[in-house]
Amino acid sequence: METDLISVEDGLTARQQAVLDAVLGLMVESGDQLTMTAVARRANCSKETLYKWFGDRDGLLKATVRWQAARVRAGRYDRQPLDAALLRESLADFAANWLDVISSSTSIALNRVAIAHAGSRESNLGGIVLANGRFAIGERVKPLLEAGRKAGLLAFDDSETAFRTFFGLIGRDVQIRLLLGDAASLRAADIRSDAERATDQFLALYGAGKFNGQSRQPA
Amino acid sequence: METDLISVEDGLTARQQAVLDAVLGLMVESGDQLTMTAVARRANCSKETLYKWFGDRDGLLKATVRWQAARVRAGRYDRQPLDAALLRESLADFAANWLDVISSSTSIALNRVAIAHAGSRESNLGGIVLANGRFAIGERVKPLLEAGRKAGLLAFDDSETAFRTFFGLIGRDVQIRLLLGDAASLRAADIRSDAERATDQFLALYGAGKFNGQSRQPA
DNA sequence: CGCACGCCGTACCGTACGTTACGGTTCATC
DNA sequence: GATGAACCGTAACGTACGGTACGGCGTGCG
Repeated sequence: METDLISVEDGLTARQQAVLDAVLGLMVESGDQLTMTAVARRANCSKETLYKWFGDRDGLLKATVRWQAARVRAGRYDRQPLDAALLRESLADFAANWLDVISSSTSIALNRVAIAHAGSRESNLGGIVLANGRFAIGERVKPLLEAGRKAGLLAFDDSETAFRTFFGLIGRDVQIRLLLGDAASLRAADIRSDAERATDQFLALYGAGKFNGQSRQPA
Repeated sequence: METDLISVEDGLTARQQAVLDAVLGLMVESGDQLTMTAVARRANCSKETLYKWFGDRDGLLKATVRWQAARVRAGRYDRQPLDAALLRESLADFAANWLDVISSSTSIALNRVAIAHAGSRESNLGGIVLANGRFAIGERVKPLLEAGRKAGLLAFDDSETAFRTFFGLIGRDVQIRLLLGDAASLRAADIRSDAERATDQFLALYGAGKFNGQSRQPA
């Protein structure tokens, strides 16, 4: 008897979390061979237990997505007080972190499953991934952008539009290529330089004249 | 007896093309219920014929991807002679066309199938989609970028890097959101304005000083 | 100790689907 | 009109997998 009954924030016991980690491992390795039998074997538990804990296959997938999302919680980026250097550093940190996430094998596998799901069943896996991925990070970065605007460092009308541009400058074609199986591996150094390039480009577009001096947001 | 035996460029008879269109239709509507029986019923053909023509299910999917790719062939964008206005127009046209493609239900369904495939089997569907999608358009736009550079309108070291930035400015988070089932419908007017915004931003980053006057490529 | 509970391992059931096989029909050719 | 090829519609087969049932085992509790 261990501390198995102590539930963590998600209401999951350690044993249940281990099961979800087994699901993630199978997703990364096998891809589609994510069968209930395989999960049970990998997690050393019985299928009966899987169904008791998670209801059905979809419930297991949902719990897995949420479990992974809870783990990836990255830090906030709205440090104060803000100056130009700190803003640039915060943006670049975020960009590097985001590239790290989307190029991780776990994220790729999870997004593949969610996308495959989105095309058919309506058990909104894709919505959960979006809410915990793209939208969650947007809400975490916007305060930073708005703080930058308040400090006179950035100029934009709509923080959502500005963020989406930053998002595009960071990700470019990386995510779709990885999802489609392109072996475009990103090394750590690549991630850092890509993040800084995206940040420089973003500041060139939305910086309020205190960065490169001549950059402005185009009409 | 019709012109059924006349093969088009792909070596597909009209009847076979009709079958592949049925596959596309099923992909868009049903998503995962893309069963051989459903295809046969939809196309009014027998399963025996499907297997004779396409070998197996994977062969049918591959043929479908290639058939759709052959249909989407967009025009080239390297018009000559090139001046600033024509370059901007060409870039915006390409951007609008690309947004049109990635937001079409056919493209979404096809990419979902290819991504689901990429996670498991190795019958490189994802590679085919990438080669005919992302990489094909890259090769078609690069001549335009290089012509722009030659004309002194653009400044960049590597056309691939410049194109990837343009790609990111155009697509931003649109494709991943659509793939994950977000109901972010793009209206035609949105596409046009988004394409022009992306073009303006790209020219602000890579334009050689003849557009907004003060824009430069950041370090 | 005995009992109940939770869980493991496995066998089992029903169904869906990829694939094959086959009888019947159309149609071009001789 | 006979023949053979191509093809349609459907039945049949084998397998994989989601979901359920059951026997056995360890453990906390009366």
